[in-house]
Order: sequence, then C-alpha cells, then structure tokens
Amino acid sequence: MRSAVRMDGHELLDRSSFYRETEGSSAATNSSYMNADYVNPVGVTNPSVSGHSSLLVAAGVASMNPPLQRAGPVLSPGFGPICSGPTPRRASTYAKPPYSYISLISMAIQQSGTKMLTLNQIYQWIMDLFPFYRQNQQRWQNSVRHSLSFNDCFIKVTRSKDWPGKGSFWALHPDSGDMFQNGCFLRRQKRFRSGTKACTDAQRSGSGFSSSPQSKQVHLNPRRAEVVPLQHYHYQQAAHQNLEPNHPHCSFSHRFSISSLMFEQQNQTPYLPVTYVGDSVLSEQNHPGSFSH
DNA sequence: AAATGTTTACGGGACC
DNA sequence: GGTCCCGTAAACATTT
Repeated sequence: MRSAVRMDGHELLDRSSFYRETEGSSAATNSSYMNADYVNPVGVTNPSVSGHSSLLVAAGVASMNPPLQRAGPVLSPGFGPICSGPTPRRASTYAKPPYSYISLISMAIQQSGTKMLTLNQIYQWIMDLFPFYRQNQQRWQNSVRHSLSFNDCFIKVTRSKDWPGKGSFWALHPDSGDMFQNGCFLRRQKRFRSGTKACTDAQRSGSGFSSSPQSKQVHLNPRRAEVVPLQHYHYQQAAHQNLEPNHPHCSFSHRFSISSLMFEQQNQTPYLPVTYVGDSVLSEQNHPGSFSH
C-alpha cells in the first residue's frame, strides 16, 4: 500500500504540514525527487563526530526526537536560488530531500573517509544531514536496507575476524561511477547492474578486495593499507569521472550535484552558528566509516 | 532481542 | 502504453 493512501499521523505531517508551509509549491507540483523547496542542509564538515545542530534546536527538532548520539551540525542551506528568501523556512528543513535512497547512500559512502560505511553509519549520516529522516525511522531505514541489498551498485564488505563488530561495511561498486550523470544525485540516469560482471575479479584484486562467490560481497582485510587502493579507485572513478565539474560529462553545475554540494560544504558561511547540544561529541574512530573532512 | 541483510510484491512517477 | 526507477511494506533468515 502506498503512502499516499495511508492516513497515519506521520504521513499527514509529511505531506500536508511540510509542503503547505513551503513557498510556491505544493505536494501536487513536487515529486519526491524534485522538491525544489527543500532546504539542503549540507554543510556538515564531519557529520559523524560532532554534536547537534543549532538549526535543529531552533526548529524544535531536539524536542521532537530522542537525542542522537552522533548527530552532526546541520548548517543552514547554501543553495542559492532555492533558499534565497529572507530566511530559510523552518518547515523546509523538514521537507523530504530530493534524493533517492540510492543517492543518499552513495553520497554517504563517497563522503566517508574510507568509502565504506556500516549500515548504522549510513543511517546516522542521513539523519545528520537531513532532519526529515529523523522521523519514521523504521520506514525509511527498511528502504535503505532494501536499497543496499537490491541494488548492484552497493557491495557488502564483510568484516574479517580480526575486526569484529555488528554488520558489514557497505561500499560502492567500483563500476557504479556513472550512475548519476553530471554528478546529479536526484535520479539515476541508468540503473547500475553487475549482471555482466563488469567489475572483474582482476579489477577487484587491485582494490584491496578479495572476491567471494557472492557477486556483491567482498572481504575486508583489516589492515587499512589494503583498503586504500579502493579509495583511490573510487576517487578517480567516481569523484573525478562523474563528480568533477570540469568533466566533459558534467558540463553544467547542477545545484543538486554532488560537486555543488561539496563546494558549498567547503565554502558556505553558515546562517546560524553551529552549536552542540548535550555531550554527544564523539571521538572519531580510525575505522572505516570515519568521515573525511 | 535487536540489528542486520535478503527477497518478494506492489504501486506511482518519469521517461521513451 | 511500456519500461524503468523508486519507495514502501512485509516476511523471513542471519548475525551479534
């Protein structure tokens, strides 16, 4: 059953409260992919290691949600025309981001220092950046898990016995770099399929991975050095090939492109000062999943 | 028990 | 209209 027909309280909040308060748009004119009124909070320098956002506090989110242990500073938007109004609207912060779950997961992984994250780290990254996803966690987290399992563009990196912990790491398939043409994360231009096994074992062998019978499962050597080649591969393949603004295939700078997001992340001046709530500042672990700066 | 991972099913929207 | 992508729900298995 689709959410449009569900009449639970959350859905009412999502569809009416959010969009009604946004300017010049409505649920009827905005698809979930193109919510032009969404105020993108990207600007987090290190979502996994810092405290709560003053923006969230100002918006009353802190009182609506249980304290997150690893919430990050969600800065105010830097989306130019999107949020060029007098002040960002509070409701817009809660609007559904215009990214698919695949996009969100991809962004999270790509922005991590080691290009691989655990499921929980992916959850945290999404919630840190997008307050919308602090609601109905059971719903969207199920979708995230489904996306990870269902889509060939994500590969599971199993832990070694030397590196115990819960859950595997998730990484982007080395050949999934062109999923989002122009670096636009709104909607994939084409679905990545590994049916042809474009990523051969030979390719993986140089990537710190060892192949396994499972098509989308690789094994992680706990020695960090063996993970590095994969990072390089991703950086060159994904970041440069598709996310680089000057790339021939990226002839325009879409405001939802990852390059735009990253640029704003590096250069934006926050509207609101970043403050921390509580004692939730955690030390960064030197593990896969630690976010790069 | 809870979190994590897999699979199936269905319907909506975008695109051709 | 057909196809593809996506979101959501749900059931079930596996792992910690």
